[in-house]
Amino acid sequence: MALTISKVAKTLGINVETVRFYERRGLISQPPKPEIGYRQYPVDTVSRIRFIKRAQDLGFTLNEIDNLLSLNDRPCGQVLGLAEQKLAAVKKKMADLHRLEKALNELLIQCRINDDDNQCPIIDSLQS
Amino acid sequence: MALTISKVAKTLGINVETVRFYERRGLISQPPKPEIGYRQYPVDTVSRIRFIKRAQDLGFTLNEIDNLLSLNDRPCGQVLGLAEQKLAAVKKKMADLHRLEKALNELLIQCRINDDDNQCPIIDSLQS
DNA sequence: CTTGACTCCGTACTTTAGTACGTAATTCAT
DNA sequence: ATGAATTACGTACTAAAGTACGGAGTCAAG
Repeated sequence: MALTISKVAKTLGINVETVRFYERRGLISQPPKPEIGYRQYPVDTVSRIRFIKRAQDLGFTLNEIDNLLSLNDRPCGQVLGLAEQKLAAVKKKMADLHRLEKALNELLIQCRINDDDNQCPIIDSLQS
Repeated sequence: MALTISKVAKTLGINVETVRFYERRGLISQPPKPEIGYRQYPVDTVSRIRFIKRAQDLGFTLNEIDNLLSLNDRPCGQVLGLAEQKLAAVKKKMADLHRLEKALNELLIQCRINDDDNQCPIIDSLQS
């Protein structure tokens, strides 16, 4: 089964232009233009873009995602080193997020304890 | 006690240009230019920028920080709301990262076991 | 009293991640 | 088969968060 570009975009809730942008960036490949009619996008394209979007949410840049995707596109043999690097990056990101989570949690607790509506401990604590 | 702009910047480990950028953005106010000499920045400016930087680290955008700063005098509740939103987002990200980590780990294991031309199933790890 | 560092200010450039726009070709619905 | 919608493509614009640059003015040290 294949899709037109707007089907792809609509399925993902993104812009047609964004799909084309990802093509230009080399994140997804552009299907060949047929003699007659429009380009046909394989459903794979949708999962690939979904991956891109999720990875973005996780704080990866498009460059890093490019890198991640290349793990998927290459045969296993060529991939070990890269995958290890990425794993390290992921772990670092998790640690960062964990710290952030703790910080936010503490702020929230302080704020809920606070009875005084005039003074917000979140603001205060970020100040010091 | 007052500081020159470069003192402010140096204290915070940021660029003079960045201080000026924050002025232009309205995140901090520009002290009046004296008849003679350079502008004098109150130490308050340093705490304010420190707040901005901390909040950025917590994942707030400059726009959101603008918002936070304007809420400074007023109810704690709205600050709390924003922080709660951020925390929820962080938690979601952590879960995703966990999945990605697992995927990468599995990938490594498989790649070490067989170095034939198997495709690496990274994309699947972040679907749905 | 001059040299080097710092300030002021405006304008412009940079990167990342898209959006929008104009035009021509093509396809779909009636 | 004709008008609306889509596609294709290139170019240009946008927003966020700065960074760099150039030509003044100013200040402190030797």
